[in-house]
Amino acid sequence: MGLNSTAGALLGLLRHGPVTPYRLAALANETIGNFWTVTQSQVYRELATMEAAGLVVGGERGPRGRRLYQITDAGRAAFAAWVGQDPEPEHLRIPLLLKLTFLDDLGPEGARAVLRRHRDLHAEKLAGYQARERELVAAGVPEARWLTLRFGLAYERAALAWFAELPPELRP
Amino acid sequence: MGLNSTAGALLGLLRHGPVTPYRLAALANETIGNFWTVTQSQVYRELATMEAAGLVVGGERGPRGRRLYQITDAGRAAFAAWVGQDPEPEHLRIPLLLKLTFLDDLGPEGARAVLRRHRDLHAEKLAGYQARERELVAAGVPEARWLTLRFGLAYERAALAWFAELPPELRP
DNA sequence: TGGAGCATGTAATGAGTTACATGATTGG
DNA sequence: CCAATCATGTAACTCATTACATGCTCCA
Repeated sequence: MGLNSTAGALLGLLRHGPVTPYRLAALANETIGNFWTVTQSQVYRELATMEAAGLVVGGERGPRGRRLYQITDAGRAAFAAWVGQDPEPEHLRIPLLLKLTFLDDLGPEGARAVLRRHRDLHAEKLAGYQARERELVAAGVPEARWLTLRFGLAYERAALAWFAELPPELRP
Repeated sequence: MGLNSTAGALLGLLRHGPVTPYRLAALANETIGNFWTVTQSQVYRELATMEAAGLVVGGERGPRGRRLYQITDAGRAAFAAWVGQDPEPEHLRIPLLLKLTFLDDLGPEGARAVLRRHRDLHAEKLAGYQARERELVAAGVPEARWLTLRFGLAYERAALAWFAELPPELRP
């Protein structure tokens, strides 16, 4: 019963108690949103298929048709199996690089413009991560808890360094 | 007529002459495969919809039902528009980080094992990029031509550095 | 007290992957 | 000349995003 990554993550988030789909989606975005996108619809779908597979159970419909979902023992087992497995290979999909490939068609000014926009986005992202980092440091949270954040930091720093080292005629 | 990135890239590859879908898919993987996955089926589909939109035309069926596709003027225009636009935001999806989030469930040995596997994959990828880099340097290809490769190098180096700086109890 | 905005769910569409079928080539 | 392999295309399926509908809440 090979869980897909999204399903695995949802189970992970369900371990600590029952949640409604809507809230689960929000939670997912807060916790793993920086490196894994999950939309509401996906949550509904995955919960439905997982319920069919007996990995979660949904309670009665409440106020707005709302249901609380809860992980089952089978769900915990599936989660454990998923988390223990090798992570599936990561395929980067980086739209910037894609366009860059065709950069000759863009002319230097066009290229610079596109690059500048992107660099700014990366800078923003980095700033966000750094803010979060400061919070965690201040709160004395142990390093082991922000490994993912550190990855994000490393990634954004590498990206910015790459922008900084562009050949002069392209550098924004 | 907002092209999606895959379609845009395919048009880009078609600019220099007609190609058959199969070959186009292969070509895409060679050129942009490191940061953009394209499967054969996608190529067929995108070509079909682009043909319907008048961006490409397919010739007569040859030997094995094979058709040569060719970019049209409208196609060139659409390509130019696409390439000039801001790149769509990149959403990273990094399975490793996803699992890492739930690392507490894994125990230190399990965690180390998963991490080691992944580090090795990154090391391989880096080695591949470096080999390619040496080729390009040897061939005297100007830097502006390997911007994407440099991004890949930067990314893999950052990833490896991150592995190296894991807290001792997790370091593989 | 009514309407602005948030919470919640469903439907429709688009994108990506896997599995499969079959026609050509070619080295043994 | 035939079996292994490559080339080529199609179909089925899974996953992801967008658009939409409607029910609550709460404060101007």
